[in-house]
Amino acid sequence: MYQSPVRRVPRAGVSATVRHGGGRDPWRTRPGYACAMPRLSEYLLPTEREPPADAEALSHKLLVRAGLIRQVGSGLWSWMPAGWRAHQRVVQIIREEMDAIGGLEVLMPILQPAELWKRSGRYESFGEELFRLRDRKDADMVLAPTSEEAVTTHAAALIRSYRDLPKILYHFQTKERDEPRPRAAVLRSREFVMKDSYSFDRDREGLDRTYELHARAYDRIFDRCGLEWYSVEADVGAMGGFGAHEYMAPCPAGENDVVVAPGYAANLEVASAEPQPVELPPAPAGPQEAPTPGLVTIAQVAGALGLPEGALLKAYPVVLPDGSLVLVMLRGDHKVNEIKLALALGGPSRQATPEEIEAQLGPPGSIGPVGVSARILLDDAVVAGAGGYVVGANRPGLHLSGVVPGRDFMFERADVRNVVAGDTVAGHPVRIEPAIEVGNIFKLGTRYSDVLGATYLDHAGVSRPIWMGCYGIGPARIAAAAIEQFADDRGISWPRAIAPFDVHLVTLGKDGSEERELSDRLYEELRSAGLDTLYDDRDAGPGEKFADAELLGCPLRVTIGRRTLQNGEIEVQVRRGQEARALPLDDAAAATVQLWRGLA
RNA sequence: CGGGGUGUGGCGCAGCUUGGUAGCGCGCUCGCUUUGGGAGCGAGAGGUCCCGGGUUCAAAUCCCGGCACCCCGACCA
Repeated sequence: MYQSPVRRVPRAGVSATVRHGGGRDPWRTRPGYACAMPRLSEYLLPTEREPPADAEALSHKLLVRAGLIRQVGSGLWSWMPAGWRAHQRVVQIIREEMDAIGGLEVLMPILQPAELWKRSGRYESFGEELFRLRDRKDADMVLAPTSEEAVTTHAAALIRSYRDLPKILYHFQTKERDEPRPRAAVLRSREFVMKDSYSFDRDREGLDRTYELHARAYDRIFDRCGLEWYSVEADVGAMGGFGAHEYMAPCPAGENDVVVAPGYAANLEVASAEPQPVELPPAPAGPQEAPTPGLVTIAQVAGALGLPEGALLKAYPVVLPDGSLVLVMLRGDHKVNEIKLALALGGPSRQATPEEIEAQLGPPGSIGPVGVSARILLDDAVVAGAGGYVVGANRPGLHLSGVVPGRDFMFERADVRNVVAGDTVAGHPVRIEPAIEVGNIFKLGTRYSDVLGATYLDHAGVSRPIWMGCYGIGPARIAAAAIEQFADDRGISWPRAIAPFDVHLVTLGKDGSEERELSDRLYEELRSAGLDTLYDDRDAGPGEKFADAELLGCPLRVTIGRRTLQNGEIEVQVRRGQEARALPLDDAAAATVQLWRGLA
């Protein structure tokens, strides 16, 4: 008699465990899997015909419709059984590759004393995103959004000698971040599982090597997960650091803009490219006044003067912390990149208020660089000497034409603009596409070891700070990205490696029929052959079963019905592309395995 | 934080303008039929209409105050 998964649950102290397991824990035969023999009639796969009304992103709609996740609150999601299987398959791939580079898996707590975070300075700097709470003794606590503080504290206590280095520690742990705006289900949630690893090295060179080890492990992880991905240069962020890469999975729901050209990929935040040329009118001997009554936008002025927007210079006044004003000038068709600007200015700045602009320059809408005393930062895309630009005259309703940088105003140079599509890198035009950040690697240096006292003694007995790196991956984002990248109008199409099941076996026979009997037997054979199989043995119509199978998106669908059985065959459909083929009933399991092995 | 929107059965929605027995489709339960693309017939179950207060003989509906959730933007180690 068939034993349901529920009845097979081994419980501590229950003799049935021994009877069924024969002294061997049946749950260990398939690591990471909680249910070894799912029959859909006894499973929990809450599929929906329609997506939630408020879902926008494709992965959000499909994750819910396919019965993989359910919402608990804003940015808070539960994984349903099949969804968790896919998630755990990603986790297992990551685990194997981390172990392969010598990573040591640990587990650190989510709940942490605020004291640690006060020592690192992040109790303040992390801001509103850090969940804070108090314990019963009224001590300040935090829910950890990441684990640098905890792991560095351990390193400080446990690593004493250069002989203890290098080390890589990692864990899969729930992260808590009070996101200002959770989005698109698991793409940006307030609580999520992350693999974060931390490396400890003797010096900068050691960190470089460990960083490279991670980079190669990450390459393998995303390849094995079947994603379309690339790594990009990234902003090192406010916390400083010595280098960073982000791993991006391009897809429409992505929140990042990536600049891509042959041999080049970078986050728009840091990308640089050759600007597209703009034809400038010849410059007269000096600036000429151009009346522009009522015209305040670039588009209005360019339109009225019959010039391309790139022949105008846009003025972007900012104020530094010391209160001084800097006038950033860039082409009218370009936009300021705040991150590059901060880099050029050596720190943060803010946009000048209309009052500040009015007081120091002129009426907002027609401000410019000619005759002003403020420091001027000129974007690299602006050329000097090829012709005259149009700029604001710092007087209402008036612009100046024929303005030549260097002749009519002095400036400092910097690259402070956003790349736009069509700019070139090494002669190739770039495109800009949205992508999900599925992982990142970051050279921390000694930022945390310094403040948390993580040092070691070198050969000479000299105390030195440990060099650290940190490396993150979000398994849920990988799953969501895979859905985004490969779904079609019928539903999900999982990459083979991370599908919740290898095979979705659909029987069309009623209980007691010959088809059903053969299906039961094939189910056992598929499982014996090593394929994780979901068996749709429900008492439902064929249309419903096919629709659910295509929605769930397992790589192979095996159908047993009277039609093909008459010819001694079963039908196997490859989910991606929906190509169907007939396999002889004899040895069908082996043939299915063969087919499965050839899939992406 | 700024802007926009939505809360009515498990899901999708109508009803609200003009107050008067809470409805529709899907799903669910039972029976019969059906079984290669979300099947048919019949009989049922299931709702503090987000919460609190107010107006009124009477509030899903009108008024006041909250809360929750979504989308766009800002933000995002």
